[in-house]
Amino acid sequence: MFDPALLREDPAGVETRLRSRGIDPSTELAELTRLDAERRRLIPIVETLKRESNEASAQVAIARREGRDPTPLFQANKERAQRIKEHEAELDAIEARRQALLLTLPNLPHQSVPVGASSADNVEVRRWGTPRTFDFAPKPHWEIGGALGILDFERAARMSGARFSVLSGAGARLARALINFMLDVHTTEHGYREVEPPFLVNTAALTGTGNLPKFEQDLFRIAGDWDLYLIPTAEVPLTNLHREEILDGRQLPLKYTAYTPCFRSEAGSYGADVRGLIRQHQFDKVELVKITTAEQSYDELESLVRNAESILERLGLPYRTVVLCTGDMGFAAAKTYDIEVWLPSGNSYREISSCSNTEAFQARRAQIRYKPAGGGRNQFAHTLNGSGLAVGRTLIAILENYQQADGSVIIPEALRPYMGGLERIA
RNA sequence: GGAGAGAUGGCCGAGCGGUCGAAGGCGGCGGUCUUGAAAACCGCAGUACCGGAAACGGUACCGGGGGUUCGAAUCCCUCUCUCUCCGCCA
Repeated sequence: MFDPALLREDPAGVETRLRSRGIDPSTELAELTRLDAERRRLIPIVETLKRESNEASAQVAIARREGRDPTPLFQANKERAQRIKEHEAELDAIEARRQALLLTLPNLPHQSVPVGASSADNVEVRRWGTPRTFDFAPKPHWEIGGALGILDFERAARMSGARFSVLSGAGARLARALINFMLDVHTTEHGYREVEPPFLVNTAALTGTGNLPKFEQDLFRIAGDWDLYLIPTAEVPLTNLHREEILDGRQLPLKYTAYTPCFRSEAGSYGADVRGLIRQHQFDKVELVKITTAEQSYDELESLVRNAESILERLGLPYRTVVLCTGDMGFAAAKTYDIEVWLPSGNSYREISSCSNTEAFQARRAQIRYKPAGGGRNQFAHTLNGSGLAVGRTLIAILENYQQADGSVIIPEALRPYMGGLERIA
């Protein structure tokens, strides 16, 4: 959630920034303002009563110690206790409603984010590599993989349904090679700590990252008497690694990377990307997460994007990087860069990584704070996340960009050590 | 799945229902001493919210929630988690 204090200090600014996302928050903001006033009216009332109650109880103790009969003091206290109870019930209801509202509002876009309504308004900031020109008609990856016998949707559908796939042989090896390659680069060259987190997480964790309460329909929930969901991304467990902790500011930034499978229901995207590996219910991803300070977080976002881009450069895959406009950003993000890889089959760039600074949005939900290195009040950390990269889509990009006229696929050199020296899938 | 034990401040660990936000120890910070350091000694030190420009004042927090009571870290109920033993299992 954004800082609720902002709503008191600059309500118009908050509304403008939320509106730039293409939503109308006016009723929510009006209610929040009303609840805030109510809350601050009630708190002093309750606290004064409690103070009186505490003082009165102390009088009982004194009376008893001095051998006097304390029973005359009881009645007034009893009545006061009743009033406290009533006011507290009212306050609790207000606080619960306020929290619920705050959890449903998206983050405030950063000033540097271009204002826009849709992906058409995203702004390209970089482009690397030159798309290859083919002297034959390049095929889509599902045809290439099918012909090579390394990618199978039919058998996956029989056991799991649509949007699942089976990789086998060199295809499975390629996925594993990509995972290992990415993890090795990020851990040994970019300074991330490798983590193997749980793949099932609870409601609190998903609320921390912003997936809940609003987007439950995107998640797979475990049946039975469990409060568990399959993770939609390693961002969830990695960001929650330090939930409810107060970190030492001198140790920031913390940088984590993890390979995990990711599970998404893809509800509402029935018509989109039905063919191939692009949009699956289960996919592999190597994720990058940073926990840092307000001062550093935008520099850390730039370096995180560069860390992800370097994977594509080492694999020789052309890409471009865009900054998402206000209307295209995810719920938790204050600023997002998407990295898009070139896919010959679609003759277009396609998202392969999304790197966001959520500022304190997730930290406030997950209670991740730090003691500033220079002293002073505890601060909410800034959390960042990015794909580094989506393994399935990287595999697609390799199949399509490195396909040969005879149907074989050349393995990029950087991956060959991870493929037992294999140079070509044929 | 069965049986039992526990959850207190950064950590360890006390705590008869009434000056307990909580003894003591360790760790941390500041100081005295020292050429410097260590040791010793003295002092400061939790989090959130409300009010306040601030100093500061107030309230809450002893795993979560509820109850008993004038008053709960202490009593009762419940949930969660951790540990031990048995069974099962990669």
